[in-house]
Amino acid sequence: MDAIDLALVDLLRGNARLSYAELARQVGLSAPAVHERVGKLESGGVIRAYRAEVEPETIGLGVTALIGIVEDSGADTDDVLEAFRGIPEIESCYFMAGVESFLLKARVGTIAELEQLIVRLNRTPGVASTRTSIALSTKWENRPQAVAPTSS
Amino acid sequence: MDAIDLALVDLLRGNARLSYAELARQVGLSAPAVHERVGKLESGGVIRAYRAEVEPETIGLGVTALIGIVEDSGADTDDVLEAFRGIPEIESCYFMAGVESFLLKARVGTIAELEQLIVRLNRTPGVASTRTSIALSTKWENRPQAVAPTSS
DNA sequence: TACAGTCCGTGGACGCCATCGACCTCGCCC
DNA sequence: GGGCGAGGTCGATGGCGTCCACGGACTGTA
Repeated sequence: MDAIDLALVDLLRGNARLSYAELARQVGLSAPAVHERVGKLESGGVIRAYRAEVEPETIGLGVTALIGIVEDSGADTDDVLEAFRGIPEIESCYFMAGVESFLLKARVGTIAELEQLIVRLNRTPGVASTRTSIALSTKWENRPQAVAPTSS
Repeated sequence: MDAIDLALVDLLRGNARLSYAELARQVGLSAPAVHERVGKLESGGVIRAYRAEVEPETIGLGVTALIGIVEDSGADTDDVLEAFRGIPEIESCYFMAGVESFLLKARVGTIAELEQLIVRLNRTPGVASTRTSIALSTKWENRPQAVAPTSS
């Protein structure tokens, strides 16, 4: 994990569809060398996936909510987690310090669907209560912060 | 925006580095047709970007925090937003309903850096108070939910 | 019905890219 | 000094991206 690896990671966080040839030009190596480095970053768990980032409204997911979860005393956290994992609307799941054990980011199409989701969460065994905040708008999301020492 | 477009979006959310030829095979069109469709999805604002998803710990960003922001009465929300935009540690920024106008997701390397960030936020003009919760672990993040009617 | 225009696709062509293997160079250890 | 491994370059080849010309389906008009 040297400076070139960091530069590759930055480049791919900015545009995951860059060709190996283009990456090679940017970092000053040959394409096969870049190919090998990126392969190692993938298999070494540094790069988890390549994803297209989509404007949620355009695919019918216009409602974003952040939901705090308080667990029952004596709830099995792993079971709760597994239940959450089975709910596709939950895009992100953080295990938190504080009264609320989890913070979920969920995305649905309508307020009615959000209501159904909240009901479902409250019925989940191990969940004592939920606290939902609606995002009126997303200013930005998952902006990558540069990590390489500024690629010249 | 028909079923084929949705299938393409789903495929690219799952793996942004799929070749046009592979996409074409999956949706049953020719590569040039897919190329054109994806181009329109990009220029039409449906696909915003292609990003490599990185394990944050591996690039020295092991601390994740969610920070609620209460604005001063009379604060200029746009100015506050602009100030936030200039802070690279803030990866996501939601404008919320409720007492806290903003919810920020920030990522830093150490608790000391988080402290500095919180101080900086509290000093930002227009910010009345902040409330920080630390994520002990990220169970998952930005999991794409399928939107196409299950690609066969 | 006939016709023209538009949209959206296909197939072919061509140059670039991904990827493999052979080889080279450097640093390290015995 | 000599062997070895990591990590690079170079060259070849097959597949891919991308441009272009062409063709069928649908629509509105006479």
